[in-house]
Parts: sequence; structure tokens; C-alpha cells
Amino acid sequence: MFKLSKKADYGLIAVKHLAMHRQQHACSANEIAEEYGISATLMAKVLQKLAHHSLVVAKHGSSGGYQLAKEPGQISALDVISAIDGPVLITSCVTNHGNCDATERCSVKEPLRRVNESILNVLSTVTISQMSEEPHEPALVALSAPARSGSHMSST
Amino acid sequence: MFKLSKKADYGLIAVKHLAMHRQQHACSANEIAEEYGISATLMAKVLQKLAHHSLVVAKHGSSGGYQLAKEPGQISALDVISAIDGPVLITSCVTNHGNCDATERCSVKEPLRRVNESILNVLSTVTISQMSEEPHEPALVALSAPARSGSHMSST
DNA sequence: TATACTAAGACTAGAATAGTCTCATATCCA
DNA sequence: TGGATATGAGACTATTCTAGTCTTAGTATA
Repeated sequence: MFKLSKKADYGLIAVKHLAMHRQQHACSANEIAEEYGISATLMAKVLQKLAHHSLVVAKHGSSGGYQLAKEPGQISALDVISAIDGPVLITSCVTNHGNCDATERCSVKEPLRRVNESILNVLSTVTISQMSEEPHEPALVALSAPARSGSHMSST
Repeated sequence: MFKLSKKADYGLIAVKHLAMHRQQHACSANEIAEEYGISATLMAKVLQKLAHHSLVVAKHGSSGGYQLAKEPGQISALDVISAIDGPVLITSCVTNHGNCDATERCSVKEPLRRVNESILNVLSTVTISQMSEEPHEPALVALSAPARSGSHMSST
């Protein structure tokens, strides 16, 4: 369909949790998982991926856990999502070199590429610190930002 | 992940095709499928769904086929996508009444709802006639449009 | 009436996702 | 030093979703 994976969802929850507890000790995967009623092993996997992409730092050992690697204002929703699910591409055709088998004939490729860019733009505009604000704030969505930044696709 | 289904993709292709041939006779599912190298039965299914949602009209009998039900400028990408895949919801939490099992605790629901709205906004801005324009046009993407229209979620 | 088409929906196969389990490694503290 | 508690990594399973097929029925035209 057109849906965020649950893992990406969990990733956002975890990062937001860490953002709200960053003054304190590191949070373990167990701790976070319990708080939101999510499987602990699954949450651990998600956090591992985030650590891999340097969004969080892991601290081994007892009383270890995870902490944010950057300021919450420096982490976008796109960072988290693409760390977990890979690059955000609304169709398989829109990759740089990527070609569906009907590249020649496919007539919607280019328009969709542009739609994809707009979506990346939205996702990269939303930061974790914005997500932690109360909803009555305008918060979102600098939709008026320049459409072509082109710097997002890079992850993976 | 975060991907358009192939069926939705095919739907866009079909609608665009019909937009470009609307002066002429009705196009059969077979005809369109062949042109783009897609399974004919699958294309038929896709067109049926589009007909169901009154985006195209079906003409039975020999020399029948499909024709657009509206002007290409009146049909948005969102119309086509949600006709085929159902409403566009980036998480299962963001439905009107919809609640994940952790509604109380889930902290990302509201921010994601707002992201979802922005994406709907982008998709509803792109019309089939825009998709038929040549890429060197500015075409896309009235990103500066007001972020909160809220009128989209209704389809299905 | 025969033919060429759509309508509808059950069905199957395969891929993607969610989630589990196990073992290894690092750190802290008694 | 050794046990407890963390993460790291990757194989594994189960379930759900998607793509695609097939079959039967209905409808318009010639």
C-alpha cells in the first residue's frame, strides 16, 4: 500500500522516547519496549539498526542502553525511517539507475519521481523535536520549502 | 515499506493512457495491457476498480472498453491510488477512529497524522493532466498550498 | 444468436514483514 | 574474578500482503 512499516514506526517511538529522556541515564531496549507494550527483542533489533546508522549510540554492559547521538532537532523522520526500511521510494522505478522492465514504455515514471521528491521533502522537514511538541503548535510542515534538495536519497 | 502498490502504479498508467486517447474510441483492458507489457487480466482488474469508483466508465460488448469519466485535470493521483489501494494512511494508527492497541501510550500518532495529511496534500495536488505534461514544465507541486485541508481522508 | 467484450470474485504462489531464538561480546559491580 | 545485565549479529519461522491467474456470468453489438 503506502504505509510505514511497523519497525519504522517503532523506530520513531524509540527515538522520540530517547529525545524525551536524554538528560537521564541511557534507556535499554527492554525499558522502552515495556513502556509502549512492544516486543523487547523486536525493539532491540530496531535500535540496533538505528545505532548502525549513527542515530543513537549504544552503551554495553549493565546499566547500559541507548542514547541519542545528535540533538533531536537534528534528526528528521526521514532519517529514522530510511535507517530502518532503506531509502524511501514510492515505486521501484524511481531509483537513480533503477529501471522497471518497461522503462521505455512506462509513462508515469517521471511524474512519480517528482511526487517522491515532495514526500522526501515533507519527511525530512519533520524533526524529532517537532514531533515532541504539543499538537497545538503549527509545527509542520514547511511545505513551501524548495522542492529539489536531492540530498536525501543517499542512505543505505 | 513506503511504496505504491504495482496495481496503483498500473492504475496511473491506465488512466494516463486513457487521458491521452480520450478523443478516440474506448480502450480495452487488453489494448492497454499490451501497450505497456502488463498482464491483461491484471489490468482488467485494475480498470474494474477504477470503474467502480467512477473514475472511468466501462462500455460493454464488442468494441467496448474504458473511457475517462472526467476531465484529466479533475482526476488526481490520490483519486487513482485510493480507488485501487484504499485510503492512503501511512500508519494504521492515523485513521479517524482507528486505534492501534497502544493508543494511550503511542506518542507518535499525532505527529504522523500531520505528516500523513501533508502527503495526501501532495498526492491530491497532482492531476492526470499534469502527469501528461512534459517534464521540463514546472508542473509539480504546489507545495506551498495550505497544509490543512482535511477533506481528503473521506475516500473509500 | 454468436461474438467480443466487461464484471466479479474465488483461488494460488510468492514475497515481504513481523517477530522469535540463540550465541557472542562488552561492561559493571560485588 | 565471575555473575548479571546490556547490546550485536544473524539464522529462523510464521503470518500477512500482493501479484497474478482462472473461471463463470452478464451485456452490448453486429
